[in-house]
Amino acid sequence: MAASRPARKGIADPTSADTKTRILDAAELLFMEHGFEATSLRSLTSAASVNLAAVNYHFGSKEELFQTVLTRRLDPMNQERIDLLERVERESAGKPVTCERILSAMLIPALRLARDEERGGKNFLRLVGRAYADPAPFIRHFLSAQYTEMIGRYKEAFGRALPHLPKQELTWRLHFVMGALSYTLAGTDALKLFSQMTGTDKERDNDELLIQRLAPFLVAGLKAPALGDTRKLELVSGY
Amino acid sequence: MAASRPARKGIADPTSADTKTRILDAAELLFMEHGFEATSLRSLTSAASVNLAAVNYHFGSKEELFQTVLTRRLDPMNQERIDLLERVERESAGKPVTCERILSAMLIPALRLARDEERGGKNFLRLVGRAYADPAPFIRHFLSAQYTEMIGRYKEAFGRALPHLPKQELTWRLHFVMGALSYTLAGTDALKLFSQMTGTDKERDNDELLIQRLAPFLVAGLKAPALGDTRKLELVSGY
DNA sequence: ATGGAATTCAAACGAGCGTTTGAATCGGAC
DNA sequence: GTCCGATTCAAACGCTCGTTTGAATTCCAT
Repeated sequence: MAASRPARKGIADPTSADTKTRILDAAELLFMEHGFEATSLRSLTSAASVNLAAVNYHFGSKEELFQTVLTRRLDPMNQERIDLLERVERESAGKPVTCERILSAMLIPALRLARDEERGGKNFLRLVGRAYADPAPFIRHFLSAQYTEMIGRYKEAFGRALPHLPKQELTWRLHFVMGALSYTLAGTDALKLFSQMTGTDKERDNDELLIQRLAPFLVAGLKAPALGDTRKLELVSGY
Repeated sequence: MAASRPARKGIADPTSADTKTRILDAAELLFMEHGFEATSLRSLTSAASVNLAAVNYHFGSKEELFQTVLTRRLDPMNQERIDLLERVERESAGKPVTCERILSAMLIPALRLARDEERGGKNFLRLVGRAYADPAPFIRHFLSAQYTEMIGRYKEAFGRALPHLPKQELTWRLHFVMGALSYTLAGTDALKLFSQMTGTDKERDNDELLIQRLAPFLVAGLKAPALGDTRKLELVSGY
């Protein structure tokens, strides 16, 4: 009986907000470190210094908590992406917007979020990157819903910037872009695969530098000749 | 006492091989569908029509089973990648090998595996793609070890094909390549984000076509001018 | 000060988990 | 046919999980 919607809609309620925020912050960190399944509500509430029942009281369930964790950051970020794209298009005054600018509008809000340590920062982006690959259906469906509008807008914008590219080809390429992006954001240990970075390199390679490296790679890929415009993939002889 | 290594090294032992194989096949499918944590040994052994204790008897633990599932397919595939690269380099007789050929040597064994439905096919590649993003340390460390040699060889080959590219830039770009690749292999529902494919398109877009689309994108990204060779990312004004 | 809702708390619930055990069964060598 | 190690099996162990409960407490408008 106590589970429905106890939160008042009035002015700010600092007491409950404190508990809810402590839970959200701890959840963000732990979900990032261990994933959704492997994070127990007991370790989570213990880390947040709240009672075990607080999660179900304030959020209803573990799944709803997870969705709230994602929404809290993703909603503003994706809105920022949409706003930035619209601003860029407005300022271009009818002229076609370049790929570089469109991609920048997409990456910059992510970069801004990554830098804002008070709002989760890199931890959160890693969480999103991993959530993308999570097999749980409710996570995939939720993320899909969160991103649909933003992706649609950018697809249209890129379509205008790359008019020669067939729509279906563009769909695939945006998929590849999101792949490289999520993987990069999610990765930490993954970089150790290539394990040739020195300690100082690791520290200096902050997120801005990362995006400065990622953007040229992605722009070049987006601008590549479409399949069919060039000869087929050069296959190794004998395959 | 019964857990150490009961498997005989003699000729094939069809009885135990049958049980082990049934477990491995069911595990491959279920780990792919639900992930490592969310797959219980009870549902797994039930799907394989073997006794619950069989997993611990034959593999020692759930973790060791998971590693065996990955090794069974990854070991030969990565070896094939290395062999193919060596063959391409041998046949070029000293001339520099092109990016396209190197990338092909990397993608073709994956494509070959994806087609071999009797050996797991697409299911398995999706499993690998997801395992890459799994937070469990033992999975990350295991995958890292599995890939280190193969990645190292390809990094050297790409370094020769792209001599102008600084080593560190190449490291990042290979990271992006692996990202787009894993994400693409892992994705299924992810494609629905862009949800503009018709049903017939979905069926016709088989894995070969997918790689034919992915390769030009990746080659163009790899060949892009290095950071510093060109002006910085065009930032949206006011950022 | 007091009443009533919002929140916190300790405790327990039932279920499912990976793993272990020891007996039953199997299968080929002698 | 007998024996012995390899395998299968049903059952249980100990533990952790997400969730629920009902009483205790806090908070604030009256």
